[in-house]
Amino acid sequence: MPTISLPDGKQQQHAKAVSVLTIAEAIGAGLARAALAGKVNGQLVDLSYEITDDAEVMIITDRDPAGLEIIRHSTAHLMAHAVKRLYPAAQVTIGPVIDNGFYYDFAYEPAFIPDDLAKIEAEMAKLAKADLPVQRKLMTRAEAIDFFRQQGEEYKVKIIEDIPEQETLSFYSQGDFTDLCRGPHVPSTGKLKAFKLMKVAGAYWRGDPNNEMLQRIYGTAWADKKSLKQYLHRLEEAEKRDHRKIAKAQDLFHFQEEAPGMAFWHDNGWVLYQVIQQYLREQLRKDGYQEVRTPQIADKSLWEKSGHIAMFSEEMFITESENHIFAVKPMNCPLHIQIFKHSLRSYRDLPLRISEFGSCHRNEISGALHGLMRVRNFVQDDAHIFCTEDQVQAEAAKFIRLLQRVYRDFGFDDIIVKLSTRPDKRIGDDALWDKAEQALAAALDHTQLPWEEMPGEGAFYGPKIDFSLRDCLDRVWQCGTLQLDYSLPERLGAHFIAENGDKQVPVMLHRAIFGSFERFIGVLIEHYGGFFPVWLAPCQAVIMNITDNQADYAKKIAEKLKNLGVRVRLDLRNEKIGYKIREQTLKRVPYQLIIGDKEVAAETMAVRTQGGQDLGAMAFDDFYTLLTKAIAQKGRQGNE
RNA sequence: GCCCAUAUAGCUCAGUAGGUAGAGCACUUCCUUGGUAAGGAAGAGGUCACCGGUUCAAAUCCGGUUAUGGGCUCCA
Repeated sequence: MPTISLPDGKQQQHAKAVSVLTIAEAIGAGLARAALAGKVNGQLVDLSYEITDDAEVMIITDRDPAGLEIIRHSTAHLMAHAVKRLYPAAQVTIGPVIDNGFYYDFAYEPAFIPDDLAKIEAEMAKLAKADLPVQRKLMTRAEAIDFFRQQGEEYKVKIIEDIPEQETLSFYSQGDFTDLCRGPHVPSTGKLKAFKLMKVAGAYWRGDPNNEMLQRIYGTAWADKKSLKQYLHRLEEAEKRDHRKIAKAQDLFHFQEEAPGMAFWHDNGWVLYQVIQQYLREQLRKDGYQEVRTPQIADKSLWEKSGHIAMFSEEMFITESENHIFAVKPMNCPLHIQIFKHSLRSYRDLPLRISEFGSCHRNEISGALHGLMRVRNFVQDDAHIFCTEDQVQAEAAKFIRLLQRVYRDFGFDDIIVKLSTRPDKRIGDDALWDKAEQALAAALDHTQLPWEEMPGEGAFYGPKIDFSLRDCLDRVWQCGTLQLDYSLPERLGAHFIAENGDKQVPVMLHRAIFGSFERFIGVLIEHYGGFFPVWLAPCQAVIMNITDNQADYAKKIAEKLKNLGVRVRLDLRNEKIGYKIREQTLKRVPYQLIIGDKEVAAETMAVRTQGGQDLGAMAFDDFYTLLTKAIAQKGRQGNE
């Protein structure tokens, strides 16, 4: 006679004639209608789970994150069921839950086409409407292998064979479809009410490119239709912010066939780029960095010494001239070491911080290219700090402070920090690794930033910290990095004279804040959705006249602003003011200065903000003060 | 690199039984000089991504190449 403790604190004595009691029975029909699954003593189970002893029982509904996950998982099964009915030749493989939905991989020739998705979705709706009960059962390994082999499901057989012997194998059946699954699942398909198939894509069996390519169908699933609709709306909003779309609308840059993965920066985009670069240049100078410029290509032998040819020869662009083989630089580190080595260095020179806006080329595989986010030519905001082991912690802390300041200026307050520690394959003894990891951890602890450790994820030459940004759509972008390197300076023969007169090898810190300008600008465009804060806006103010009568006055104002360093444009076209306002608003110009006869007479200008606010007539100096204040604010308060 | 899809005017897109191309916006000219998100008219603009094949005839069908998009894999 089990005692059931329900979440409301009530205890129920169940005297049941039979020896077992399912959750559904325990909680009663009323609660069971809302329940998707249960939790018995903290463990997620199906509603059909049999309680045999005293237990803490909770029900999981669709309001519970765990409930949503169950819905998604069950929807994946529903899709597999529908696919098997429509395409019996397709073999099922795996179908996990992912953010916002699920996918399921099928082995199927020919491939699914986008039109198939609608058919499958319709079939899923039919199966959901039929409200088929979902039943769990156990099979022995031999039974299971036999069962799936009979159905021609070779992939399931392989999966079962890889499950450790001691684990029990559970199966879920709905109608004529049975799948291997740990569960739990919804009690019946009728619980699945809001789903949509999103796209079909290829994916390797077990994620290994040497294996065959399977057909993956992605879907999204939610507790109710409203949530589904909201999610689809969010996707639309994200699509509007796509940096490639905004780049076209605002004439920032373009790509073309002759230079895949390499941006052609247009005037507007290049202004944005230069503003950001100039800003960072000042920040670095203030923080004690020197700026250098190193060659675009260097003899292959240098890259052999550094080890890059051995690791990345496939991804390097090679060029040849007069019997020399050159590699276009994929990174700047070996070249910065040449600058370090060019003078005899003393411990007094350390820490030596060498920075470069280094243009690098990497021949990324074609399928990896993605707008500005993944390119073949990019400029790193790269710097290398040469220092002693004792200086590592202070330098790391100094860098993290700088990085926080910079991110804040761009409106990013949520920074995700991960410390990657020693991997299995590594160089250097453990004492060195202890010291290095502790130095980075200590530096992190000095900031207010929360951080997470990623054991085993470090580079073979040292531990590293990765910094990611969360943008206004909650997407995470890895940008900054700080890597400790005990290997390269030695490989390339860098040394300094220590206090005691000994030659010593410096430690090198590789570090970047943006990562690459291209990627960072891509993130910025999407973060701001094209509504740049005034300090970044390619055009900060546009002056427009109402009739030709005010053209000369407008030109005078423009000249005055230009001389003060304001990025200003004139729109003197013979168009109605409403038309010009619409056009400049769509171009996201922060300030529109409208000049009519009244303004000429009073020596003012009517100021309208990008957001449509009419600030009324202002004297030149008042507008200039307003503008300077807005520029000084940078991205800290956004501009939306 | 792999799977699927896509490629038509500067941009967004029509062109669905093969018969040498259309719209809106933008652009040019003219009319209009209008006060806070689109005034009107006319004009110009395309080797339909590229190469090859089938056909009397290809934007359209077939093959290949390149690029782009969505994934997979990769990212010093």
